[in-house]
Amino acid sequence: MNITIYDVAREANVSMATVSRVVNRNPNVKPVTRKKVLATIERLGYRPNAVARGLASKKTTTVGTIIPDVSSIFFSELARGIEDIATMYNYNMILSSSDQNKEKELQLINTMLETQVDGIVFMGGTVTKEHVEEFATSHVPVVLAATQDVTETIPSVNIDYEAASYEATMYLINNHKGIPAFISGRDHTMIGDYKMRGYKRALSESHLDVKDTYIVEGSYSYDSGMKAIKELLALDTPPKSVFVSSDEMALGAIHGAQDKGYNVPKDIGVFGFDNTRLATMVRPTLSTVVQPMYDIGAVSMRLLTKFMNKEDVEEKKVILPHRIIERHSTK
Amino acid sequence: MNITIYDVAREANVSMATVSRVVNRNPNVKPVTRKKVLATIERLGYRPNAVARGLASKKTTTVGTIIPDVSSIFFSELARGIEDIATMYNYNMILSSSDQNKEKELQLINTMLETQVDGIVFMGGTVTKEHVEEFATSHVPVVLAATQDVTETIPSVNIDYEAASYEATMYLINNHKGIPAFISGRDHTMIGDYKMRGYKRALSESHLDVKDTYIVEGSYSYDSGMKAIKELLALDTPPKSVFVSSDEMALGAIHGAQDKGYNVPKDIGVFGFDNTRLATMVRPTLSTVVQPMYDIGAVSMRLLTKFMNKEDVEEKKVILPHRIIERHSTK
DNA sequence: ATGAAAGCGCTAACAA
DNA sequence: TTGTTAGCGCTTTCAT
Repeated sequence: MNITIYDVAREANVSMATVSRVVNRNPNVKPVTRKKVLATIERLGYRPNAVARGLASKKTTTVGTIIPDVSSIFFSELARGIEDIATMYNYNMILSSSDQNKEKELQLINTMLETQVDGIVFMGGTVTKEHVEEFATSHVPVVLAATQDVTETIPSVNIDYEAASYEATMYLINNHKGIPAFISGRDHTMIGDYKMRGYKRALSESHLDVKDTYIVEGSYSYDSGMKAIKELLALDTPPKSVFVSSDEMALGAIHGAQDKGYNVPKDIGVFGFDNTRLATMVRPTLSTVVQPMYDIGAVSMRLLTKFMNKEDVEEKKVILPHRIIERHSTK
Repeated sequence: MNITIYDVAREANVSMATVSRVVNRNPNVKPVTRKKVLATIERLGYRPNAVARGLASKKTTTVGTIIPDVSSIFFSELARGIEDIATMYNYNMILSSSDQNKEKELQLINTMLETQVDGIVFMGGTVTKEHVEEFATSHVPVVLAATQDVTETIPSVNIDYEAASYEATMYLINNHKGIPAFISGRDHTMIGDYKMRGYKRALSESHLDVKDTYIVEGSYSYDSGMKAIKELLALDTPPKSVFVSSDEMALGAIHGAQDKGYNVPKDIGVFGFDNTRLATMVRPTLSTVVQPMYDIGAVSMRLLTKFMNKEDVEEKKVILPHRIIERHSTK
């Protein structure tokens, strides 16, 4: 079979404990011995078995991350942030897509717990009591990335979605005529709610009416953005601007409007959300809310490492700064 | 601590072997006993420890996948294909980004081997002898996805890049005036070579000269596509069409041309490669080579499961079909 | 159909 | 500084 710590010990004339020490960089080894051991490790091509180590030490140095969809432009950027920090701290990462399906999410949590991951970063629509209960069946720390938790008990990293949406809508109100429309995500998630709330607050503070026909539901996809804008433009008095809750839908909205012969931003201003790479890959370039996705991932993972090390954490709910960026799809 | 198989055995008045049998769906258990065991598993909330199982059985049911960059639109689509099939066959997936950095790739392979993964799906620029040697230090099967291997020894799933490029270039030759230009990837990978070869073959078979100034190197990024097209358009006799080796660069090329006042496709036709979602998220929509990314991932993983099960595999190098799709950026 | 017992390869006291 | 020795929680013969 494979070379084990035993083989190395025998060949180097030391005990397995000593080999274990040098592999784990324990300082209590005489330099000469260390050298000898290292040499025979090299010679035999010994590779420590992480599974055995995991069983003995009760630590696997792997973290689980649950993501709605790896192939999503938005979430994969988050995943990269998580991964980079995980790598930095020498953790492996098990990655699974949930499609925001609750059953699947629960199932994945369970599987990851079986795998004895040392921690979990969770991204999803909303975390419910059931999620929390599932998490609680084990004692591994969990951090939510760009995800809200109805129980408000789990550490998380987010931006202030309500404020961001408020600012974006305000921008539209100040730079375009009339009442801005809103293309929401189809999901009835907390984040979706916050965005809606920010939109409505901006209107009401500006003494503008919330018109039901100006609020249309998309599904975060390009096509749904296109469909939504067409509905809006077919109205008797179409809006002069629209706040769209994701960049991808915003691109759909821009192209949908253009396909109908409208000029963006002259006839209709479009404001996105996220600032994914798509925002600059469209003409006109997209004004949008900057959500620091990579950072959210990175900070989440960093936070998780602290929990895994049982360090004290001052703030369990971190809110990262956001800002709006003005490009050419508005004004 | 946690509930172990011992606890269940004791509570159910059976041996741990029996518990193990019911957990593993071994048929040699009397229905009554099974029921009893299942009940106490439920009651105690027992969750099998996958690490212990892995140590005892020498199988972890996890596969490693190495990807250049999770946040890449192209590769993350592949990853989703891999993941879906992995899930279907009950494998976990460890995912790591390599940035196409050889040292990092070698390092990741090593780490994954330590983790005792049952198999590896590798995506990257080119697989060298060193990669192969590293793979060989263990006996886990490896499959390359959308990746070429200089030693031609490792199972892989690809499309015929040379033929695809040939066809795309031919299309340009037949539908646009003059000699098509070519924006390549910066990488000197085998796939890059194949694309170049296909491009050149199309020209030579059409009795057209290969002009050095018409071949410019990009880096697969949007910006590099933009930069490249500007170089091309600044030539004394700019090309009337350009074949671009990735969709993302092609978008950059389209916008770069448009920003300079050129009309796509009238003044210059643009042909992409990959058919990522971007291809329809641009105006004019992008004519491109359809590379079935999800399928490449899925087939790779399926192939890997066969190797892991030690099934016989007829064809170790699978070539998936490709096609070109005509949209509005050409003709 | 069920149980006993020997590992799997390593870590982590504890001893020396 | 080094070695001895229990486990870690499970699978897997081998008996019964």
